[in-house]
Amino acid sequence: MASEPIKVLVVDDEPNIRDLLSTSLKFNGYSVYAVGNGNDAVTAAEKGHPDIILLDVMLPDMSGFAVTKKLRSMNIDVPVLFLTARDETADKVTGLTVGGDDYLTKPFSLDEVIARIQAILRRTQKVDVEESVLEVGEITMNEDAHEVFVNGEMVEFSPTEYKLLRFLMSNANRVLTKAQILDHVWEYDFGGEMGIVESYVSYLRKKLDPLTKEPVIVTKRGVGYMYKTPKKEK
Amino acid sequence: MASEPIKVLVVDDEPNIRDLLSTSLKFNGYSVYAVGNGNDAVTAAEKGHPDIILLDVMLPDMSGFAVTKKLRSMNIDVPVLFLTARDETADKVTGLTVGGDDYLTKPFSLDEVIARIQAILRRTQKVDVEESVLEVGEITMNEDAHEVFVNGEMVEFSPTEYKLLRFLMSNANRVLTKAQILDHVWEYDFGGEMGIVESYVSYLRKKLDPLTKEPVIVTKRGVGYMYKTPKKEK
DNA sequence: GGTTGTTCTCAGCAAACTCTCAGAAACAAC
DNA sequence: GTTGTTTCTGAGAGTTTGCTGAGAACAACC
Repeated sequence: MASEPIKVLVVDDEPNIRDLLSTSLKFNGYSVYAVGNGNDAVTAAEKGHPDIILLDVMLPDMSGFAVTKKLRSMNIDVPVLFLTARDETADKVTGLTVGGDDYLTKPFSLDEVIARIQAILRRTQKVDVEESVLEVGEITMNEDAHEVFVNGEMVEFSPTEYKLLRFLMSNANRVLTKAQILDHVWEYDFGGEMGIVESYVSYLRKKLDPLTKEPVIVTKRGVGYMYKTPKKEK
Repeated sequence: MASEPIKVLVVDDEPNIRDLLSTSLKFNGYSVYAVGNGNDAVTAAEKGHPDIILLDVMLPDMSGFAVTKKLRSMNIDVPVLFLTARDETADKVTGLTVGGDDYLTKPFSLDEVIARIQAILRRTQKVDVEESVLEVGEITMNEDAHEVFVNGEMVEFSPTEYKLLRFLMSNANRVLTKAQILDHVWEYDFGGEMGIVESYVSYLRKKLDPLTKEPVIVTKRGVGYMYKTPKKEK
């Protein structure tokens, strides 16, 4: 958390997405610069020396791939996290995610964006990022391997369960409202009710509680949920 | 507590709510500026550089969301506490709590508003605010975890009990009338009698007194109640 | 193309919570 | 003491909130 903040360049033509990403990234301690088209992206990358670029594949003036090609040809060697619509995916993107790049399909969850950025930065080792292992209380989560161990025993989780647990763990001992959880764990255009959070908390508990001494996820009635670690005596 | 006062921009089209919030916030040491529509809000935010905005979602000219979008696009990065009616919530929650923002459903209690504002400012670290731990006498209240410890032992409270205790503790050694308590702890449109304060004081005492040396909540007959700490000789 | 896993909704149940009321208790004034 | 007022508290009705199993819709994987 010390030193210079990590610089992210956000490139997307939809102002909503741009603002959403900017806000979320800034709140997570990144320094953000956002533009709306390919040309500006190239200029900004050249002058701003970002540590990573969040790049929409569909831009008004040129494709995201063209942007990266141009950058590579200019010898600017910054990792890219592509943002694609669901249907543009697989065929076009594969093969282009060389050199530590990665891609994410819209709509994504904000928590997932942060996780991917950190994964990329970790791999490219351009900047110092948090550990890839999240160890809180009785649970250890290996972000690289996507594996969770509860008191040494491995437990399988569905993608959503995993994201929810990660969000709870990274905010251990702080109550999170269902609205906060919804905003961070679910995709940004999710239109459903908050009851789904209850469901997934229930799923997590069913898997976790048999393996822990005390329940790890506690309900704060009328407020939200909290991942709780046994208090440290000091 | 020293230095500049924290600046709050209040945006609500109902004059009653506006006055209620303004008065209450000013009394709590904030510097307040209040407007009644979205356009004025954007202008005020631009020129006034508030530390936080209290923003009604339903405004005559534009929605509260539109206001934040506009602000974000202008690169004005101020945290927002949204005010929503109870029925607007569920469907439209997504995207609300992204950058450390939060939301509160109407009708709210004034004490809750203050608590939420402080929580947001604490998280966004824009300004120096009190600790998230309120320690008075034998009782410690952790606002992040919503947990209360009495002489080291954790005690569970219902939401209303919790708010009442928080109000009493943050006004320790000062008598509060039942009317004051009602105004701060209960929702602003509460229509009931003051007998409910007696009931809840009774609930608190039942939980607290077995764990404290002396009763912590004392009755000032004909006046009100007071949270009392053993006086420190000096 | 069927099997499996996952996401999400819903509805019934259980528990917790809010608020009211009324009798008991405490207190103050005379 | 007696009386009237204020406060305390247990009981209970009605509401809200959270939990969970069942199942429909969808996607992923052989």
